[in-house]
Amino acid sequence: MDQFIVAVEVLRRPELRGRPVVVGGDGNPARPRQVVASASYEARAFGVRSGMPLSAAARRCADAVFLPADRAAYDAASATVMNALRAFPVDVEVWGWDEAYVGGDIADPHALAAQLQAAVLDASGLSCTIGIGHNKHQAKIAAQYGKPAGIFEITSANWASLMDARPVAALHGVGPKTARKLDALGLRTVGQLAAADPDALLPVFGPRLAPWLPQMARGAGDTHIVTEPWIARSRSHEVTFETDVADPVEISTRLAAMASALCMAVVGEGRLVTHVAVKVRYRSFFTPIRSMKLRGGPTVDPSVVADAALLVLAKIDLDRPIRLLGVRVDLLLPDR
DNA sequence: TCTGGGGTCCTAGGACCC
DNA sequence: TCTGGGGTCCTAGGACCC
Repeated sequence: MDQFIVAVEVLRRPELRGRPVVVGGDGNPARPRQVVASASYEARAFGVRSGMPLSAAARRCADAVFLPADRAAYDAASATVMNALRAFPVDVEVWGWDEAYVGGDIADPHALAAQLQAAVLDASGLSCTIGIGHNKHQAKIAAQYGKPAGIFEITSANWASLMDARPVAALHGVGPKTARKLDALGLRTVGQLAAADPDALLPVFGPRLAPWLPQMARGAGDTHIVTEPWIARSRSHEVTFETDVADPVEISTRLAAMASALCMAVVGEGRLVTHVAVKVRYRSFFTPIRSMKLRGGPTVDPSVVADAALLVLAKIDLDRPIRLLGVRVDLLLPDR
């Protein structure tokens, strides 16, 4: 989807079309500790980027319209889009709110792509870009070349000519840390990585990543489309306080409430909790996470989860104020 | 410009057992 | 009488993605 979150907002506020729009937090850039979730192309022209503090976005683009993030609206829009794709005789793998892989025995992928775009637009009012490839990795990268609203094909025939000169971070799964490690080995471009010896990468990246990296750089990738709905492995909830919290009693009280609420939510979806993890972030941004397996086995009892969270919290120093408090529950995978 | 929230997967090391 | 080898489970931490 093209600038999905902003596009959903503009759809219900047509007067904002063509204006710099920034969505994030509660939509008030005067309040600290909130970041940009999505920025319109007009806002991006001012240097506004997702992940940037709202205050920084406001400084760069004083005329921008700031809107609060509205998850429910994005959930609904996403469902509309995915259902439009599922109406076609293809396999659909949903990947987050605004991405999906479509696969199958497709005679004319360009014709199908145009039909998919039309169907998505008709159903949701939103525009999307479609990447075509021999595997999911190629298709995903192709979509970046096609933005916005385009159709772009990358196959093994044009992979190298498009990608070999690009930095390794262009590959899906290579982030800043991996890019820096590769740089230390003299590997900066996709083409260099494609030609690299996996054995040379082994000591740095381990037995899984080392062989995988050069393959990705050559445009290899998974072709299996997973149509079954994803079964979550965990659920979490975290809060960054507007001002730091120092009082251990307040921290404990809030944590217990968060933990039992999270438990009730997942139990409402028919799931059982197996582990509880607690996350804290200090002013220094040091962010310890502690966890434990529930001794009594998987549970649906919010008080068990809350008590466990407090037990885990006791493993963390509360001798200084914290800016963030979070809880995660791991879930029992239902045997199907 | 001081830095959100929700996820997944992999690896390493310690504890424990035979 | 100071010491092998294999395996599993658990927790912590890192990296990445949307």
